[in-house]
Amino acid sequence: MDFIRVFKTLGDETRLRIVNILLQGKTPLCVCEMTDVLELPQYHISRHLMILKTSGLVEPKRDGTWIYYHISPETSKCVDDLLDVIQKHFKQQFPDDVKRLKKRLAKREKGKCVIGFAQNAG
Amino acid sequence: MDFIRVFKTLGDETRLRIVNILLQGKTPLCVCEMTDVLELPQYHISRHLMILKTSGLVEPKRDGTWIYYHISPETSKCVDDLLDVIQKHFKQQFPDDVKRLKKRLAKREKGKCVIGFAQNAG
DNA sequence: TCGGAATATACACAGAAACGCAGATACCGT
DNA sequence: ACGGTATCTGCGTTTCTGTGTATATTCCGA
Repeated sequence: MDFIRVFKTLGDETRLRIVNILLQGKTPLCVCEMTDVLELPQYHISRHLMILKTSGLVEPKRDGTWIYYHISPETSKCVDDLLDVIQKHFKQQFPDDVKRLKKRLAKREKGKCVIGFAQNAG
Repeated sequence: MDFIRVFKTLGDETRLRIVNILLQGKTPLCVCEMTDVLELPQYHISRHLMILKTSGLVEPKRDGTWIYYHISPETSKCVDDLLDVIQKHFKQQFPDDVKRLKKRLAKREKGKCVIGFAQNAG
C-alpha cells in the first residue's frame, strides 16, 4: 500500500466528499446516487472514483447496469486510521452532502437504487 | 481550520517527510537540519515549510540566524488525529529519514544546532 | 438484435504545483 | 559598517492535475 499516493488522492475536495458519503452512509453507493448527492456531473464522479480505485481506497461491485462502490475493506492499519479520522470529523464539514445522502437513500427499494439520475426522478 | 487545505498540503511527499521528522524527533528542527536529514536542497525545504505554515500545520521560532519549526500545537481535533496517524505509521515509511534524524540530533550542543549544513560539518 | 439507461474514457485545454537558479533578506560577530 | 551564515523569495520552465465535451462501453429488457 502506497501511503503517499493515498494522501495525494485524499488531497482533493471531490474525492474527500466521495469518501465521506461512503463512510457516513455505511453502505455502498452507485454512481448516480453519488452524482445526485454531490451535485456534480456524472463523468466527474466516474473520474474521481477511478482515481480512488487505483489508490486502493474503493472497490466497485456491479449489479446489472448499476455499479456500487464501497470502501475497500482492511487495506492497512494506516488507511483504516485515516478513514476513521474522516468519518469522525467530516460529517460537519459537508453537512449538505449528508442531508442529501439520507434523502437519496430513503428512495431506495429493497436496499437498491431504482431511480437513476435526479432528472428522471420527478 | 480548512481541513481540505490540510489534506491537500499533506498530499506531497516532501511535506509528509517534513511533518514526519518533526513528529518523530519530538523537537523543533531548524532548516539546515531538515535539509541534511531529507537530503534535499535548502530552498526546496523552505518552500514547503512556507506551504505547511500557511496551512497552519507548523510554526517558526527564530533563534538568532537559525529558525526552528515545530508542529503547531492544538490546531483542531481533526488535525491532531491526522498527525497521530502519521506519527504512528510513517516511521516505517521513511526509515532512512529517521536514522539520519537521530544522527543529526546527536550533533546538537545544549539542544541547539551548531553545525549548519552537512558540507560544513566535516 | 435493438434501444435505452448507467457508467467509463479519449482528447484537448486551462490552471496549479513543483522545480532550479539566482539573488535577496535577516541576523551575528568583529 | 562589513563579511559570513542561515533562510527566504521572484522568475521562468516544466510537469501534473482537474475539467468539459463528446463518445464509447456494458448491461438490461423487449
